[in-house]
Amino acid sequence: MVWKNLIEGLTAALREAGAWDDARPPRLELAIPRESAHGDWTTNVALVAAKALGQNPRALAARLAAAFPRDPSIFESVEVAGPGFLNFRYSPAFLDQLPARIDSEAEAFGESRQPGEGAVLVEYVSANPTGPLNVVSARAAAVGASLVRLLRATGQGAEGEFYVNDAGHQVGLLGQSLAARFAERIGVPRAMPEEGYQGEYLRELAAALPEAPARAALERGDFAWFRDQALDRMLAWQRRDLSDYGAEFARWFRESELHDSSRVTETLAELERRGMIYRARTPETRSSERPDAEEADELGDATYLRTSRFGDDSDRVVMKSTGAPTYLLPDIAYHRDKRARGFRHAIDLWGPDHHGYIPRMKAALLALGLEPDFLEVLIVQQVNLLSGGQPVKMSKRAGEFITLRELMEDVGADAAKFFFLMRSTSAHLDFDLDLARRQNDENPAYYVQYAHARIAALLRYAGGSGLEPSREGGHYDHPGEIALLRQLAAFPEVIRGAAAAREPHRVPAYLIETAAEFHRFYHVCRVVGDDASRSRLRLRLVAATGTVLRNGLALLGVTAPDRMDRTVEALA
RNA sequence: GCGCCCGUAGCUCAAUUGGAUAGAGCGUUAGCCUCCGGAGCUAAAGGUUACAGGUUCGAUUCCUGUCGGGCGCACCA
Repeated sequence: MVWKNLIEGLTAALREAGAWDDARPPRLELAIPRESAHGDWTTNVALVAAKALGQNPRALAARLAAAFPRDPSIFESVEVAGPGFLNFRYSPAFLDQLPARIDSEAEAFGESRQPGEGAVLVEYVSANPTGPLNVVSARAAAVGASLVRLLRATGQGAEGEFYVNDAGHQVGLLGQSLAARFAERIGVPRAMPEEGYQGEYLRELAAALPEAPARAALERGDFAWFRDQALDRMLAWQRRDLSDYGAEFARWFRESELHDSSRVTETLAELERRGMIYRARTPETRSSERPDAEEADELGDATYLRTSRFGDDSDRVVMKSTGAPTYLLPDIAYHRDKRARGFRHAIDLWGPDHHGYIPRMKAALLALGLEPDFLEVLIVQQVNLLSGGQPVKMSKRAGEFITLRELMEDVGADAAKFFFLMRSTSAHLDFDLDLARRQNDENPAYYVQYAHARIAALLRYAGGSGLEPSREGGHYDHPGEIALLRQLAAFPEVIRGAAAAREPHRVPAYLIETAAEFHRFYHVCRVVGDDASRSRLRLRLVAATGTVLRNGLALLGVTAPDRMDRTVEALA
């Protein structure tokens, strides 16, 4: 409502001031200023438009302020400040009715309907089904699930999906590794493959295999049987862990499905039709000086895709000289399938070791004729686990790593998610296990949850005295009330911005600020007091704050408890 | 060698896509509970935003270079 009012009002004012060009409309940037002295909303449009028009920015700003159609139920003032900013300030009437609005919108408060790109498919985690999920997957799961919720909250159709790499070399190796572990169990000599998976979890799995069928499979060298056993078990684990963690996927998409339904070969055929394929021993284009041409002499022709035409460094092999597809081809087929299913936009969350893969994937999709902005890749940067100030080493091969499950049992799902989502996704993250483990004031997750629990306790206490939040409304005039109201009013814009920028970390930052604002209010404004009508008015504001905290935490997948027990540590 | 991410307070990180006086938490120091949950609040100290240039009304943000850290550069997935 505020957003729409601002956009429409500014557009009208710009037209009236002659600063609007239909061919090149000025970009309207609206923001909530850092400093409350700069109002509740601000725009630099006068600065930007004045430059294009060759006018004095302050003079243009003044004309815009005068021409802005004022709605006293929303804004009481529009001021020109600094070099030409326009600062808008909410009217008391707007703030007074805000808690009632939050109450009536309830869990929908904060949502908006932004013009979007249509249905969005968010692919995240997509870890190989060769072992337990690790902390990087835990981070990706928190981010991906939150992103889906954020997109939905801004009116975009969004779904989460997990791509299961259940075809190819890695899972074959997994089957062989399991066979080796089973052989070990029954005392038959059989070596673990060189690159095999050493983790203890395969011993456990081998111990759980039904003996007779497993013996039979081992005797006839049926590694596919072991592979399927391992795959089923791994997927079940991953599914359960992610579900317990609160990351929901609309679909688990299996790579094997692409092969079985010949969508992989169809994709290759289409690329060939488009003239994007050739066969050779070495790529026609190669910018690097790697001397691998000699090695290629021993091989037959490989099948190349002309990704270099679309910004990639070099053309890429899609079919090896052996006739087997590389990883790239089914991946192209997968993204083609996403588009064919009607998604207008795909957001992929990848690990840091895959960033070099982005140009070739985008190039491949262009070669296929997809829209240039169809694929958007977000890199979820690595997580350094710290314990006792020392990095915790992780090695998948050696099978020693902190799993998602261990993390949940150790620090709790809420704290883990909050920690992951507090940080910008693209930045490396030092995860201090000792800190996250602590259930006290050093832990920001508890700070926000505590504010919510305190609100619930306050409402319970008031209810015990027969006091309920006011229904008829009233006027707020205490500075503590005003500050809290302004903070609550910002919530929809925070969600909008976080979704648009794909930056979930703005939400925890906002929630920490909101919790702090509430605690300040609580200290300067006695809620339950002698004046019943004032008490009920403040209870209304308290309840609205609770709703905002609850909605914000829900976007993160973090619970909003009505009670929190004091821990021994916290009391000490 | 080439490419990507990053470098902000003692530590971990923000800074609303180029905005106004760079902010939080932790840690440190000094205060605040007869009263709604002290897992809280108030205040102080802490900065040449790695460094050097450039672009403009304005740069932590964009460009160039240097230094430092991480990760990639396969007929692996």
